[in-house]
Amino acid sequence: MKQEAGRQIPGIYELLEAAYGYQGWWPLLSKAGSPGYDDEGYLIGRDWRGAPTPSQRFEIVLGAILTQNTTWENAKRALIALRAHGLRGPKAILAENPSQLPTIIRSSGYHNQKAIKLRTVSEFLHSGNYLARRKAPDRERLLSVWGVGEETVDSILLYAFGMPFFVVDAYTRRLLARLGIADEHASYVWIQRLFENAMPPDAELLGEYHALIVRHAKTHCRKRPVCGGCPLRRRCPFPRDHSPES
DNA sequence: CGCCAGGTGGGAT
DNA sequence: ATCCCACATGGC
Repeated sequence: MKQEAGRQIPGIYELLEAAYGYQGWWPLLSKAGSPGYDDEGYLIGRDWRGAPTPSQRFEIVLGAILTQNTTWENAKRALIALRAHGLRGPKAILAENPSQLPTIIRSSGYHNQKAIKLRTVSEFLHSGNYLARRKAPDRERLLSVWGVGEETVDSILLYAFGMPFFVVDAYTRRLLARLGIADEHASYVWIQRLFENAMPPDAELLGEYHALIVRHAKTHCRKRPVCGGCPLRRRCPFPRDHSPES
């Protein structure tokens, strides 16, 4: 498509922010309940955020893997279990008995695969010392790590390293398709460019946008849509194209 | 019960 | 390039 497809992108951001308010991603278990964060670990205001510590970066990486095609609640249980076992860094993950790891993260689903993914990404981070150096890994290199796909790589670079990459997920696709902005199977990079070309290259802003889309997709733009009270209703052909489910 | 959730890699077409 | 499938738990 042409660049005109991105025309509505900034306006949609404004509407979502107005409707849902500041989301304060990425949620940090290690911050939950501390000043400036809510009980779930979401940042409450913009003023508390500094660069994540190495430990916080690692927690974000773990969460990004564990939440793949899985609810955050299930991923969070696995994070809590990892913390309870003292597995807070790449070295600890690599030192853990490989046959025990799947058991620890069982609640996240796909736990056998995800255990391997936690090891491969830990090996990568450890060998390049990426957590302590605040230097972000190269996107292509990180993408080549087994278990780290496009969404995960951008989640890590954006939320753990503050790089201005937009994260595209299933919610983003569904939203754009219903709004008539993009085809359901548009490529990842096509959608990513759409947002990155339409918005300033600001990590805080792009992170907030992705978080707002997740929030919106859970609230109104669900698989089974709840169009009443939708903040994007004025712009969305969906309610008119499909008769309301009885 | 069946469907869904903040994907990814591997193998076939 | 693109499609199809296995991978898995917990909530509703």
